[in-house]
Amino acid sequence: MTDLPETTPETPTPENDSILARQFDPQAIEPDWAARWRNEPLRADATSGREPFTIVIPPPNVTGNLHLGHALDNTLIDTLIRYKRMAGFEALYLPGMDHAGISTQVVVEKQLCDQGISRHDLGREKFLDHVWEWKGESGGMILNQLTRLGVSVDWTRERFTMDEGLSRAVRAQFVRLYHDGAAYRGERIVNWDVAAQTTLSELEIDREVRKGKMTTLSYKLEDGGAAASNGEAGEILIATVRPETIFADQAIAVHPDDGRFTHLVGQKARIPLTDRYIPIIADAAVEMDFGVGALKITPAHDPTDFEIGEWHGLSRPSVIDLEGNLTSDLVPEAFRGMERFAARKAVAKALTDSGDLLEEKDHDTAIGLSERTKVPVEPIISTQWFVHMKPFADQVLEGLEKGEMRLVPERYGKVNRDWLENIRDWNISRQLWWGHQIPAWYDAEGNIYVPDPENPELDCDQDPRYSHLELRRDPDVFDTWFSSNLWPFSTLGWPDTDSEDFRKFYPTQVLVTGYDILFFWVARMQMAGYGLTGQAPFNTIMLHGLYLDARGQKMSKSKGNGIDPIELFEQYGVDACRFAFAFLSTGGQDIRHDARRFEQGRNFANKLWNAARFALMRLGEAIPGLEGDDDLTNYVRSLQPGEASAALRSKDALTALVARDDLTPADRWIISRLNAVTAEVSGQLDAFDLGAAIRTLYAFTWDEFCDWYIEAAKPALAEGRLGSMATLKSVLEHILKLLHPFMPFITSEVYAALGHRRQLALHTWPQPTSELHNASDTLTFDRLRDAVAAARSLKNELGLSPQDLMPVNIAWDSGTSLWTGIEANIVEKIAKVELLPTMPGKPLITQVFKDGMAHTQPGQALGDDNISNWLGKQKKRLTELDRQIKQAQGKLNNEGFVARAPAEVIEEEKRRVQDFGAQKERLEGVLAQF
RNA sequence: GGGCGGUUAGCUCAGCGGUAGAGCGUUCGCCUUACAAGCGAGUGGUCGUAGGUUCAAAUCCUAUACCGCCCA
Repeated sequence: MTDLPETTPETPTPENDSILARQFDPQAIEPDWAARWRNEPLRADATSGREPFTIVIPPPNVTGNLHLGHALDNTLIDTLIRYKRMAGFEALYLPGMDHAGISTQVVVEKQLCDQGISRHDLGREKFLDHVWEWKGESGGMILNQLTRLGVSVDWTRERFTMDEGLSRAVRAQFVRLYHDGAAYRGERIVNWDVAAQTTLSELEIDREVRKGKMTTLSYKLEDGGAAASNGEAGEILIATVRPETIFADQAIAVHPDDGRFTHLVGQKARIPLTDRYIPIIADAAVEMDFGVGALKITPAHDPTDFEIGEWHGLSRPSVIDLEGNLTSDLVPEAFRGMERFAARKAVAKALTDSGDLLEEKDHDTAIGLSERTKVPVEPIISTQWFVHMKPFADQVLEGLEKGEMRLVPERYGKVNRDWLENIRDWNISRQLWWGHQIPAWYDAEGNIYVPDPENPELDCDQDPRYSHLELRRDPDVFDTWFSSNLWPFSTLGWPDTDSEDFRKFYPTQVLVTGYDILFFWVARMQMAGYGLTGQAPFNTIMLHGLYLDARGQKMSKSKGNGIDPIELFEQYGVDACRFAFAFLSTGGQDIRHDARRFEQGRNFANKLWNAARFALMRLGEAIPGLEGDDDLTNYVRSLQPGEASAALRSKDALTALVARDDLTPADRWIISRLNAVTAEVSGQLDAFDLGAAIRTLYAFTWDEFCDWYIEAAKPALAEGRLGSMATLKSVLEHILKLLHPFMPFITSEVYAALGHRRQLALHTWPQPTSELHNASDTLTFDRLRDAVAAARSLKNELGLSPQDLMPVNIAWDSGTSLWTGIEANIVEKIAKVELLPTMPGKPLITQVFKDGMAHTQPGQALGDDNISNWLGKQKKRLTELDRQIKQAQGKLNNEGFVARAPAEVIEEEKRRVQDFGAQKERLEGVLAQF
């Protein structure tokens, strides 16, 4: 056994310790920046003269954990906010949480249940103490998780829907709606959660299709002699999926145009198992081809039946109680007290025995399940608080019509409008304890008392005017959305419309959220915004898709297919995740999880890190610590003290740079390209197309800056050319700025490493300028790239190793002189070739390109295989050139094309024919030698 | 039943009137002192189908098939 000296290529050199690590380690930099943005938030100043740009966070549930939807949403928001802040706006990203009534109450109740305590044991007050205690301890963990994402929210403005201020807003809203006659108390069908003992909103219900039975029942006609309709003479058949509710039937409905039944309308039929007779009525809501064409109408147990019943003036007795049991005098004693599903079977059996049940077949039924308790929701009749929504919806529709709000993508505007046009009254009361208790009082006669709008804070039982009365407060609380609908302005101080924040930051500019809550949240904010503040709460509604699992299915706890964003942060780094979220979000499409996109982000972060590392190593001591945006200008000026040109006095470092005459074609090319990319990215961000913006930046940074510019700059940097050094530094800094909104951690860290003390987030967004655009420099460098690419292809096709120094002669087609100096250096360095003025001997191995040819000689190392491989490739190229020429020439031969296509398109096709023709000719000349 | 989205390279997706793209995969060659999480060179698609509009269609229109979502 021999002791070999350990060779560890990864061992950091001394300089690596002092500069940047060889491989980007997100964990090494993220905690510091995240803590900084948390502890010294990027505050918005309500007193500044800057134009405001406000986005309120879609408030996460206080009970919740960060899931990918939040991560996506907040990444998009933060990107917009950071961009606008750098672009000179007074950017406010307002954070906060939602009290999430039922979810939170269920969570705390469950904890107490584990200790054997029910909330009723504690009583309302003590129970709420528990909830607040829990909220203080572990509630809101989600905001800490959000901090890791690096969001630049203004933490000094954090809000919670149960805060004093926001509670005041909720109360003000209700008092106002009540006195305006919009909020009313009424008997309606509501969705009842028999387990949680509360009503639910549509949002709190999961729809699911379950196997059920479609039952056909025979109702005997009072006038037994009537002609047959859909059954035997003397009966009418009805179809139902809920036979246990027949005892609450008030009518049988048929379609008015259904010829089978016209002679029966107005007659009566007997409910089986009872001696009650109910009328047969006609209503267009009945679907003629559903079941057997006739339906029983049970107004107390079905929303549609309720509406039909109201139309026809039916009464609405209920046979199912709040526990979900059959209880009513209408129910035959045998079934009283029975649980609803047990009763369904028992009633069906009794009906079978009595001969009234004619058929039972499988039927898929859509049922509602309580999102929280998973129990089938029971539609029940109940007295609740409602808000009449139509007038508010109309205001929103008018606002949309006038273009006061726009949706991105636009197609959601139609969905938005359709929903508003079919708006229903909103049940705002919930039989919960956790939430804003309804400020309504009742006297012994049931009269309603609501605080005076002039003094909404005064409870009615404290109001001297009512001191002679015994008032009892409504025990219910408001639906959670009855507070989150105020979010864009309650968080800014409403109802105090004179507050500094409200005046400066309201209305907000953009709302960013998933399209799945367009109805429930966005539309309600729209209505509240117009109804209470008289204006649109936001100008733009940017809707993104849902984050799906890798198989394209929605993530859910029950499926267990959720992906924890925190794990992704740890695995790839937050910048990489943010990169992926932006990259994946296009046009409001749903996003299917793809780990490869996160790897791409991680690799990109590493690429950027190493480019910065390279820059630091090369610039090193040459460029002293610089501070601020103008320092490069100062630096350049110091190099040429005599040259105080207008350009040098410019505020912009790049403009100053291009005024110098010692830049290489590569320097000029990258500055010109950077300028174009700056304009492109700004435009994409302004259009809310974050996916396009990050794609642009990715391609530019990797393909152009790293793969071409840095490689091409190496010879100049090695010579110590100051212009190239300054270009490298300046372009890198601009890239950092452009990438900052997407990848705030790495860009901030690198920017600091470049010697800036003020954090990058506070620097100015780059502005494109025509002075930086330079077509001829671009052309020069494009030629250079073509030559390099040709030489590289040659080496590959000839099977040469990259290290082999291949002699090459570049012969230009016309007009381009042989390169010397820095241009030659660049080609030699990055293509690893030796440029020769001529290439003697024949035959020449050649690669043809746009403006010229790269020639080399088959050396001894080359075998016939290599030559024939190269030859094969050239023949393929010839075919391809032929195809291209044919295509372009085909267009030009088309009279219609020449007559109608725009001139520049025709020019382009002509140019193509010429270019490809010239290349083809040269290539044929080469091949003729073989 | 009504509405919306999708169908583009093996996979996941961009592109949405004027030369078919990316990442990953795959083939070949490289540890070239910024980066092997990398570099260079390749391979791979008649853009679901059928009509139409247009000088020109992956892109616009009309049908249609399949997949998915929302509303009732």
